[in-house]
Amino acid sequence: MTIRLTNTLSGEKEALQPATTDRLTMYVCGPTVYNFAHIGNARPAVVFDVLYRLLQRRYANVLYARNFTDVDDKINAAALESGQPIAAVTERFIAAYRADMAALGVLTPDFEPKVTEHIPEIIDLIARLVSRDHAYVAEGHVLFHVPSFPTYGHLSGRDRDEMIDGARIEVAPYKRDPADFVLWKPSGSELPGWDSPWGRGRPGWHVECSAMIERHLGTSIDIHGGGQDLVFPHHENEIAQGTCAHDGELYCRHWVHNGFLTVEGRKMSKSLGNVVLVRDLLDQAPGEAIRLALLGAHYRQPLDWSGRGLTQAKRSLDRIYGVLRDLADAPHVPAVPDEIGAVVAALEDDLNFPRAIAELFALAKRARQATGPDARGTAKAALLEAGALLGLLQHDPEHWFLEAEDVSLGSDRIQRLVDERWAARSAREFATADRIRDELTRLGVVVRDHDSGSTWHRSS
RNA sequence: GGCUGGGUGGCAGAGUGGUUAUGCAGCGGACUGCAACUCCGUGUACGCCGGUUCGAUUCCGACCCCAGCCUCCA
Repeated sequence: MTIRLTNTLSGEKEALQPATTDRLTMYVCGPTVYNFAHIGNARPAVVFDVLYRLLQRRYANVLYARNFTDVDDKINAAALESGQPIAAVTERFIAAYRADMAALGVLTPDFEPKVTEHIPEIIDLIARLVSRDHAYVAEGHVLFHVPSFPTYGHLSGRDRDEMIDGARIEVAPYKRDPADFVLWKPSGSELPGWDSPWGRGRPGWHVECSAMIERHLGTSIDIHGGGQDLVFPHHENEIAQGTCAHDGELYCRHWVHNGFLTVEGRKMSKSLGNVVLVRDLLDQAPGEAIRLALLGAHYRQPLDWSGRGLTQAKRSLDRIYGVLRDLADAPHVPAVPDEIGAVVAALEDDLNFPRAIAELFALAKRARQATGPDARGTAKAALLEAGALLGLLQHDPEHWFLEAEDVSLGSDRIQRLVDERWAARSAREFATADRIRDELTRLGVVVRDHDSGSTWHRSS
């Protein structure tokens, strides 16, 4: 009944309690748009998409914002390398990100703010921090003074005294404290920059999120999400600057972080050359199979991405879509809430994806065994409703089996072979029928006979 | 070195102080012209060592491994 989520602040599962009963605000850190989305970018998008769907079931008014970071030195470098204007680079990758996420069944958030469209808000936030002595100006930079916020380190469980300051990076000489971080930094004429009270420059890497949250969701939000790697320093810094800019008001009630993703057991990185792009994956498997594979592990657990896992996910979906295809003629009835209770309960218990999916399979099994129009209709409705909660099973079953189609072999030709085989089989010319089936098997097509004809689908 | 989170059956992956996770794969059977699909059946799995307990995979402690963060990576 109550949604429980692990709050990184306490390390424990806590009942979700929004500040106001009918309204819920959620912010998730989005991508820096200097490249195509990789599978690691897709994980939080999918994780928080399921949370978004669950929240929408329960709260009348859910406000979900996910940003695009379109000011960044990596973007500048990418633009320089490609010889394109910066805006062209960011627009291109924003469009690609949206397309990729849509293919994974990720709903569009209510807000998708961009840093470049919130410069005045950012400057305003920084100015407040300076005026309250939480930030200072030094050599054209504006820095947040970490010692001015005593609870710094709570989220990540770090003790300032135990951290070896500057152990791996040289501390800039103008910093009053080694932990101080940049809110604003100067831009030369060749870099993107905006006029500010501190000269022409651009925002630092943490302040944008706080400014965009304030603008779209308010000074205190219910849920803030992102990848585990953002806990420190990004979210720690957000809490510091956000809390100080709002006179100590609670910045965020629940911090939710998804676990990291490895590829074939190793960290995904450019240097290892194992970065898996979503767009490349979409050439190999339907987006829905990728989504199911991402939901295969609990969101807080590390997830190892492998071709094997993807194949398994696709086969699982083959099964369930097969059930739905068999239920194509079942009557349309509204879903009974109780029928999907187990799926909802699993998700409400700290987004237990594996358990929710196990319950989805249980629904599929029941649907498969249902007899009679009423039972079949109800079972089908439950399966679809539960699927919708997870962002799965929303395609037409026939479409699912055609989606993985190989362009080199059109479905027309396959259908012709299947028809020929059925004709031969009906005439009891089994040798011919088997020869055609062998041919189809070789082409990666599985035929299934029914009383009135054959259906087929691509094998994995 | 500090902080996180892990090590579960062939693989993936939940969960629990004593009773079936689930999926994929495998095996046996039913069905089928033969298959596929489906159905039925089928697996004494919980890193290592101690401790608590009537009983531990589940709690406590040590140990060994693995991954991540402490570097503008989701």
